[in-house]
Amino acid sequence: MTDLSDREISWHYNSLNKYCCRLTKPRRAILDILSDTGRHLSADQIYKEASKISSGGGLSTIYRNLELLVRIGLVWKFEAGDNKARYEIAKRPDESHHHHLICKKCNSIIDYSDSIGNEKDFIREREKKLSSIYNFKIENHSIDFFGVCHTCSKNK
Amino acid sequence: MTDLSDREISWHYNSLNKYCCRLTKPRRAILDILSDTGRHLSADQIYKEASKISSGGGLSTIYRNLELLVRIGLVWKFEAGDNKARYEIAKRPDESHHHHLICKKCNSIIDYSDSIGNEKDFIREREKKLSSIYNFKIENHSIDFFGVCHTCSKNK
DNA sequence: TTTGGTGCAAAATTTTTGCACCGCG
DNA sequence: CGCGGTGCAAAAATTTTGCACCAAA
Repeated sequence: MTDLSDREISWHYNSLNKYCCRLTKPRRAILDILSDTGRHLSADQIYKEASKISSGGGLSTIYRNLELLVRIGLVWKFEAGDNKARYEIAKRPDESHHHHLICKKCNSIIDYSDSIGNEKDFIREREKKLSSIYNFKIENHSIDFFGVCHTCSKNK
Repeated sequence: MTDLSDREISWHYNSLNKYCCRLTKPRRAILDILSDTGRHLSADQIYKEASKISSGGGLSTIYRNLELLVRIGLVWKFEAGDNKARYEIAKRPDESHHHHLICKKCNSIIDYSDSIGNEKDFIREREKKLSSIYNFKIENHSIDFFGVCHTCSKNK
């Protein structure tokens, strides 16, 4: 079910450790849940999932830990346009891909790999250029295409 | 003060008309405010600006009309990562550029024109490819780079 | 007069905060 | 013991909704 190898899992766990943060049950639950789905969940969805597992923590704990994990770089936060933040597990920096197709009708989110075409190279070159023009230290990016998904365009 | 020509202004006004929506005072206020700043404002900021002008409308009117204007395509909504939606005036489709540098420290947003390099071509080609692969009707897109702006990286 | 639009207040949703308590180091 | 971490409940912030009223076609 997991689409992250054990190597990735331990990378996340170890990173937490590196920042002198304990790998507590709620934190492990969040990382595991996000790793397992590989998708983008809202805080509430994570909370519900975590509640199934014993000791998943309260909602505020989820929020606090998500904030921590995002700050450390283990989880990526983004907003899909419905005023509700989504969280996804971070990949190693050089494998990161925060590129989405977001359906305006049903709010579903498709991840597409940035390995399609030469997107990665394009982004890298673009980051270099923008950094120097605007004197801006770029840490990460997000590319979202909005529209209507296949299913929704049929059912109308 | 305005960075949209009269031609642009009338385009927005006429579009409203085309959809059988009245150009009421609050709507005009929103369009004017967004056109004048040319920047990204939150609903609350628009409300405060509108309140200075007589008859800018209540906050709920602002929200309702923003939703309308976004749906019609005259205003572009996006979320900058602080759980607060921002709105910017739409340009004509072929001139649209929803590309931002967002500072994680001070939440400031820099617009950069997609005319830098061959970004426009790249996006167009990418949209075509993604559409066919995922059977997804793409309507618009957003490219955001997150990091630390010049000012914030000095004041630390 | 009919329908679209507004404004206020109340409600809903998402996220944050205060505080007492728990447990690892 | 001290401090990081948790959980509950209360609060804050943003956005949505209900409803009475207004005004243009």
